[in-house]
Amino acid sequence: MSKRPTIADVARRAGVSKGSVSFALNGRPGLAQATVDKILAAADELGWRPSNRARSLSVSKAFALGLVITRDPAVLSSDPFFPAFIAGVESVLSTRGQALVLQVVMAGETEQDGYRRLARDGRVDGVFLSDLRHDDPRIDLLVELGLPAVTLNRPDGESPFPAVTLDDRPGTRAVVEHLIELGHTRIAQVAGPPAFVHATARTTAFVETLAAAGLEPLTETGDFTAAGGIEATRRLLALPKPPTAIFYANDRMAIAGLGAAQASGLTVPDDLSIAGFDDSELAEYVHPGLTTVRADPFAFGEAAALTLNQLVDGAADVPDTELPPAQLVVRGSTASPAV
Amino acid sequence: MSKRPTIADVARRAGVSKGSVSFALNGRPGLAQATVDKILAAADELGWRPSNRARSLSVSKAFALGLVITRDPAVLSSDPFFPAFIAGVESVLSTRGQALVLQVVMAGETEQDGYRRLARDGRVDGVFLSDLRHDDPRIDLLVELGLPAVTLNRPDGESPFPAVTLDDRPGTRAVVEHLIELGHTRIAQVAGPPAFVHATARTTAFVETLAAAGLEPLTETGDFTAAGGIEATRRLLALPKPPTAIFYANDRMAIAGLGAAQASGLTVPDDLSIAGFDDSELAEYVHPGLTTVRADPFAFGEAAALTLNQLVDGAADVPDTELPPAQLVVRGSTASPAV
DNA sequence: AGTTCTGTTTAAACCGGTTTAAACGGAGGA
DNA sequence: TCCTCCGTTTAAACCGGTTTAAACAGAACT
Repeated sequence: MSKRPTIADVARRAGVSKGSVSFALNGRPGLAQATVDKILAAADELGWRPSNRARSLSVSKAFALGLVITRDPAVLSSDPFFPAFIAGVESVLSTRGQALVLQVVMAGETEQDGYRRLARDGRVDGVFLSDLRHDDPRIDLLVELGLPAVTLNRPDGESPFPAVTLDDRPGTRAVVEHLIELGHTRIAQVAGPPAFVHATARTTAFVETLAAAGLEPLTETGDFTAAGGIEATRRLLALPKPPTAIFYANDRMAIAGLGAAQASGLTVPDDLSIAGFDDSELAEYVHPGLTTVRADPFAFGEAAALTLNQLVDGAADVPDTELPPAQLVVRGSTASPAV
Repeated sequence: MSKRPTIADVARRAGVSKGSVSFALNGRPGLAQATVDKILAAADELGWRPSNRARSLSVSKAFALGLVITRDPAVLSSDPFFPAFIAGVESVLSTRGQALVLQVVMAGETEQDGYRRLARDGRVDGVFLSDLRHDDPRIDLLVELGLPAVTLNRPDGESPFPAVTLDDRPGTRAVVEHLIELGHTRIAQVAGPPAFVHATARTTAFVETLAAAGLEPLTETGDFTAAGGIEATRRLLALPKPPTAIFYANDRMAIAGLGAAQASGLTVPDDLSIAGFDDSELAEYVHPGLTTVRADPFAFGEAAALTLNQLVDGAADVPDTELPPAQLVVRGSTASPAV
């Protein structure tokens, strides 16, 4: 339970000044090699590690990155994206001695309050901008706050921040083409809220792919939650000419929709084909297995952390990163329509 | 983009010394009321907020709490517990200006490495000990590291840390009694790994409740993942006399088990009743709706954060907290067995 | 008037690093 | 021999708070 050694202890042991120790450990030139070795040895023997409290104060950095998430289960709760994304982020941060600070915004607050708090408290050196919206007001806010950021997906307006993107369109196209090849002609989608960039990307790809095949799109909008998925599904199934296949903008809605279809007496995939997006854990294990699209949120997290760190480290022009597109995963929930 | 004001700015404006400002803002006695008012007014006008970098250094506190989670999707990914738990934690922290630091341990590391890193970096003032194991080695580790902690569930050995507990047994009993009342006599469980305290609590309650009714327990062990749930389910269904009802130690395994049962041609609940534990979002929306047990992870997070903060604040004897037990939620996946 | 309180206030040290400007010491040049 | 220059090292300031010990009033007491 002895106190941890400070830089002064190292200096004393090596017989040099505090400043020299600091130089040696930050690899700054101007010290004789012999001195550097001596200092490193002393530091090693004492098991010294710089206090990042002290470092934080003197260099005005937090050595941490921030992620704001909303309490609203609609966005957070069983979203398979976040845990894997966070793991990817951490895989980068832990090697750099950085921490990941979570900021949950509660009901009654706006997401912006979360970023404000993070900035005001000086907790982080940069933040991840997830679930990007069209004309996302958070971009201006972060500029105003002077907080570096990386956007997950590319904003439609001008943005001073680098973006890490994963094109949702190829995956969406692949699902829809898969359904078309199976012989479906009445194909519907349950879209995500159009405020989200990735939601409209999927919608657009859906519509365009159908159009290319000369088919009419049928769209209901959900909110990415299971409850919303059920609602949208019921509306579609209540149509005079219900669709024979439904593409959902995420797996949660798809799995809920699957349940709703079955509850209303339909057999999947015989009476109705169902496809999702995300390839969440349960997608493989529900019955029938859910045809879906698999992305790599872990790699997304890694790329985002690397990009944000370049920015935080003061790099001038940080390039955008484009991740490989999501892949179609075919399972039992899709089949040719009954004649 | 002007620099944020420091305590010296406030002192100058109020015409007092730095020390007085510090006293005033921490509500320490010894200052004349008029002076305090003057200082508070000056601070207010400047919009001053203490830098917690500086505070961190001078009082040797991080003003943050830590949560270690494993990268393994098996424990993390679609576990409905964590997101809500985290939200509960944050609801307490945000009012106190504290942050929540996440530490993800990667494949190839032990969970202990995560706690070591948090301690070494001085990132947090205390940690949450989740997914408590029997004879959990992390307790000794944290004692050694001198890091305050709160255990989620009560350890079986001696522990210097306060515990926040939620008794899983009443909920488990309720499910099992529900199945017994429906007329089931061959009731199986798919348990969680016996290393976990909460897994054995559920197992014990399951066995005891059956015993009280003069029934024989039937147990397969899963690992809380969907894949493990499938495996265990297949083993149970392959028995010469398969059960007519299965209780799963969590919803993920239950939903996967539901899929497996349906995939093997059984109708739920006619041929097999299924019950889970957690009441995750999808439980309500799969078909048939999953009978399960609902706890309140948000309240769990709140209680844990409050308890840990008492400890961090130096309270002598921090009492344990007992949360109200989980409630049975009956849905369509359970019914009387076919005769 | 001088002393002793008591209640306020302040100067200065401290937390543990980084960074700047100046000091130092030995080699090379005049 | 003295001066310069350069590579090396250090003392000290600084980051922005907290905390301790001492200074300072003014009132009360001899």
